[in-house]
Amino acid sequence: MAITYELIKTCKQTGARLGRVHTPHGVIETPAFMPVGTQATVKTVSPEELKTLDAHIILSNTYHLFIRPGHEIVRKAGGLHKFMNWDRPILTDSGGFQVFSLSNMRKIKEEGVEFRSHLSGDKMFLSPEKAMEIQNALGSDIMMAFDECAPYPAEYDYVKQSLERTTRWAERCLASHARPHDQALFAIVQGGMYEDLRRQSASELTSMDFPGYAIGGLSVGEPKDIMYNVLECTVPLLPANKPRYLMGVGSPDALLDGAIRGIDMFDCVLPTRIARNGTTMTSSGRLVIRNAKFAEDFGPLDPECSCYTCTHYSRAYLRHLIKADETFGIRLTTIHNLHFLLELMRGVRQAIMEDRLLDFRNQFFAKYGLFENDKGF
RNA sequence: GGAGGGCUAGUGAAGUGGCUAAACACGGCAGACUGUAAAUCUGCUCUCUCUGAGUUCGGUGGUUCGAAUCCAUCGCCCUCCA
Repeated sequence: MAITYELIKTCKQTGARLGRVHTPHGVIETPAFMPVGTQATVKTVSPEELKTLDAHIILSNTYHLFIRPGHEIVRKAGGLHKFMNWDRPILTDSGGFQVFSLSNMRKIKEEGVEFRSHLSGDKMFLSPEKAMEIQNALGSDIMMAFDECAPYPAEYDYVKQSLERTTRWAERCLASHARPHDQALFAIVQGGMYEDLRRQSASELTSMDFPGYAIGGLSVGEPKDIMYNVLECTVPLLPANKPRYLMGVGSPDALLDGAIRGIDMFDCVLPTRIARNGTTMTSSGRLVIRNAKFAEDFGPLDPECSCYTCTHYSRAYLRHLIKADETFGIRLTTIHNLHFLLELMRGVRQAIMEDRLLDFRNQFFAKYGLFENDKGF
């Protein structure tokens, strides 16, 4: 087995799990937030800075690295870790999300998915076998099975047919995976917002022996209570001795409420993307640093934050840099937002250790102030 | 002294009789963003008692049913010739 999950303890107040995922490139303390570095970089941040932020693991992407620079080049470079100079764990998504996000330029077939490259317009084909070949070449610690992330809303019949195909694809991924000894392949539970389909998907996939299980197809536009409902009916069906990964979730409130429902791993582009667009996460809620009201605010972005940005620069300066389109500005907001979520997860782990995650959550929400709307971010 | 060109909303710049409160770009103000086609996208950006009304296109006066658009005149700016 390439990875193992070690359960340290369960929070008496919430049932959340404190654990460790042991990988070939080191340990991931869970619950964990994983920054996204789609094109072999977490946009604007260096690996050294990610280590300073204490990111244990980052994501990268099969579809994007396949079309550029090509997985053979990464293989020749000695694998993705060497290529991008990151020696901690890497998780690669399979391209399944692009089946969703690039839905207007692809065609799903039983064999796989035909894409029109968003860069060149060239035809390209991604199948379970191809996704494994690419991820084997990349050498990620955790690779994801090729799936379809179904849209929301979606008809029951479509979701059922889609999840069943995802199951068949998962079998094919397992069968063609060339490096099970040093790369862990995670399956992805689908089933949309339909409880029975989620149960069906979980049951089919757990009957196969994957070293970890993800929950996909969430955070695609559905209300949060629906997402939590899906988690509550799905997570209990997943093996307790393996990590559980909620894909694409990363607003602060959802990280807390996800962990409380037994999730160990999360990833999301939200903190890095909104940082580039001038929005930050702070202990007292979201703060659009781009807004005019901060033009003469010479205090720190978040007075309670100990990150590099908050200890060295003012809101007025950050706003100026963002308004002036200076790269340094989006680096500083990105560093802050990543620090914010990684620090939040450290707090979550500590709270689980002390059996007070619910108190921690309620204190956080009281300050963050977004009980009333579903939106959060 | 002579000849020509120009002056349009915060800026640049279209528009040369009615479909023009006036394209477009930038700037400004806000919003969105959740396994990244995203340092992107969307909306608003003359004034007001704002699902309607009022006042605009250097100033003034005129022609016309109707003028940013035509005429006269004044002002300012630019280019060339002396």
